[in-house]
Amino acid sequence: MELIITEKDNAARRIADILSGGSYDSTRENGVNVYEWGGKRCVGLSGHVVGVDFPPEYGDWRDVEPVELIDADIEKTATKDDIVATLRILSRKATRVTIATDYDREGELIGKEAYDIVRDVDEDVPIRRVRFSSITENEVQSAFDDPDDLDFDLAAAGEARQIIDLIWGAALTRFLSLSAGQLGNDFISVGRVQSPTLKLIVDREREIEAFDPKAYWELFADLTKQSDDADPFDAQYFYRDEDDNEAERVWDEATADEVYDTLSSAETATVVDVNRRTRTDEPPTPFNTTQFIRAAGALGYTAQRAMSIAEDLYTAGYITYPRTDNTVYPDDLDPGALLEEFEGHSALGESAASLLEADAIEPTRGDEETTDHPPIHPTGEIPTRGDVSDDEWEIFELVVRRFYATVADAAVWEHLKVVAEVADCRLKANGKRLLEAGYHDVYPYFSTAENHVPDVDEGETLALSNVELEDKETQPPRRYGQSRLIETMEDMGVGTKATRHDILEKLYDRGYVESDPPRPTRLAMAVVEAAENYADRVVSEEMTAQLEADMDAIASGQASLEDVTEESREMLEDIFANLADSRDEIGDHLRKSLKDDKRLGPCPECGEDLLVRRSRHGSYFVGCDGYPDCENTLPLPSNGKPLILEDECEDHGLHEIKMLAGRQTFVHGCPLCTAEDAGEGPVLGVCPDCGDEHDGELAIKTLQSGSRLVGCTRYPDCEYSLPLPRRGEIEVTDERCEDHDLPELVVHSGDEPWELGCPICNYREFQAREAESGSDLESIDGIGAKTVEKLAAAGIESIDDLTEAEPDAVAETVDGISADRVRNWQAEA
DNA sequence: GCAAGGTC
Repeated sequence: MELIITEKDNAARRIADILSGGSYDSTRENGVNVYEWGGKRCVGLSGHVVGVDFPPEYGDWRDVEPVELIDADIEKTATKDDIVATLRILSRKATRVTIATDYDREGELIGKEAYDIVRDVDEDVPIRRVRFSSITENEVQSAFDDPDDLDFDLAAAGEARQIIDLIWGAALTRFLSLSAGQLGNDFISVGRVQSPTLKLIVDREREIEAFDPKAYWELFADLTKQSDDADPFDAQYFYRDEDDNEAERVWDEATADEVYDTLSSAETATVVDVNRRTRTDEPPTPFNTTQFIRAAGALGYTAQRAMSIAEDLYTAGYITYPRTDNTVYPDDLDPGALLEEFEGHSALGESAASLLEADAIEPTRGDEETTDHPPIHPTGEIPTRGDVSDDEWEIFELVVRRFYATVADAAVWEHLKVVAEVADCRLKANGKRLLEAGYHDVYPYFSTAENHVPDVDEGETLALSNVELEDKETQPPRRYGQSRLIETMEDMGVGTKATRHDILEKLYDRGYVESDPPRPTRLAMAVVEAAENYADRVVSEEMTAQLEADMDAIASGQASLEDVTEESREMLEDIFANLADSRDEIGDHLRKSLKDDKRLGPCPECGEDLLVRRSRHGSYFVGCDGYPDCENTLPLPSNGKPLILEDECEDHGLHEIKMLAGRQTFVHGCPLCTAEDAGEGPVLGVCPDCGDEHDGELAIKTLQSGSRLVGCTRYPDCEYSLPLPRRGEIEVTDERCEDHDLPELVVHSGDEPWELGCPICNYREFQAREAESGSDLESIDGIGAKTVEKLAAAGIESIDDLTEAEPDAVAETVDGISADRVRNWQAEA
């Protein structure tokens, strides 16, 4: 029997399909899919199935000096027991093994891990390696016709990375955590990729904090052609600076006033220059992971969410593999044929048909051409709207339309620049007009806003009006957004297409950044500072650059894994020699920063600091740093994680608090104000439950948690209650509901107030909608209509069912759902 | 309980 091993199950199935001509059988061994046909079996790994770690005796952080980790043994242990066990079983029966993992460095290492497992079972079975750039009939067939050997040097390069990352990461992480006494869940981490990324964020924050705004002035005016029905157009004052560049900002007020006087006392301006040119706006290149994340980011998706949706669309077969650096479509992709798949589709067909009318379809190409996966593009399989969530559809459409854009025509813009003069002052107007929409017709995600400037001639006199002088201030640089960070990481060469978004997530988890765009905490600033002072390498992109060079040397046989890791160990030894004396100093600074991140302001009872704290049960509250002398506490809402905002309450001098709870995120405000406000609001009317008997009345109530409801004034004797939205101010209007004799309510939140109406009618409608939409399961991230259907097969129809279900049993009964996924959902539920 | 890299 020939055993074929791929990097993932999906690849195994597709290769089996190609090599068997569609005649394979699929079985499950240990919960792992095995594809079988004519004397061959194909099995997919799940990426790395073994991992590196220190021996167990190094496990207790307090028992081991971090420096000892540098020379500790490193073991490889199975991280995917089921898959390793299956591989061992299959290897025993194999007469030949073919490794068909991804065609990149990490794929070679994963292949080597499989090789070691096979060799452990059978010393002699021939093991070969095949490499292909995309899983298509041609590529796969020719790869199997011409097999190669595993590249042990390339795999060793990957192993060197694993070892260096582990040693540096673990030793420095433990050192910082121990120095600050942060053990358990709140350890302080450091790593080759996360730390330079964090430094990027921290450096920007330092610029923002050090920023000294400067005043400047800008002048604007309207110009109008001198004919009856002409519309005015915008123009701006400019001058030539010392370098003879055009400048709009005037840096001293006297000059600005002078220009203003000149312009506002004139009634006309004379056109001195007209410049018209056309510019070609080339269509975008195919999606790699980073550009995909960026485009999804522009639609409001976080990097993590975008990747999670892409993953689901990939698994369902609608788009290609979402983790790729490649921006050049492979030769075997036939764009015309792919467009035809979309022809006739209600939402996507029209664009496809228009593109098919072109004489030749020539896709754009990006700069990066890699061997592992194609750029992200649709497969031609189209989900029906009901099968996917709105978000999934939006992302799917983005991927489809990006593909459309890459085979569409360029757009053409006309730029018209008009310069007009008043005395010695010049005004310019920049117009732009879209002459040919080109790819914008099929890819509506970029702005095509035009700016109208009419045709004018040199020497023409224009009416001048509405002169305005605006005083402004220079602004600090903006914080990096998530997609900008991921792009910058790519530019710096840190992280990979598959990990960059995870690294960002890690920075959030570790309490290093908060909010979106990510803002660094005091802790983050202290960690970066400590690293800069004692272990500069670990916060610099240099470490990765050097590692890449070393890995290339290992891969080409010019260096050995031992050379490279030994040199790295020595460098880390030097760092620890310097660190030893500063442990307390570093720890104090970290501890102080941790407290700064929790500080709200002065305690009204004793003047010490009020801090955000966490109870033993995991809930958050505000407590005094003077505890136990001062026992002052304030409650916080029970849902979400508190984020301390920069805004301070004017009455109490306390920072306001925002509760981060995904889509339910809301601003709680000053905890002292909200505590004082909590209680009963206006009475609305008679309680329908006990009003007749006991004169109970309904009132708007605010609970200690911050949530609101309409409840009976006789609580707890009467528990009648109706829900109210968490956000916004509630206005009680004079209109009354005829059915229930309660006032109509209006909620003021965001830009538009919305009418909630009678609270009883509102609640009934809500329940009716719930009943209609069926399952509440869809409120869980990662569960769409399709999954709901699948789960129903296992008897799970609600969140309650889900929380009570046994994950392993669910995985057994439902195809394509792992026990881990179920556990994740349960955790979220 | 540490990293980063695969993968779900």
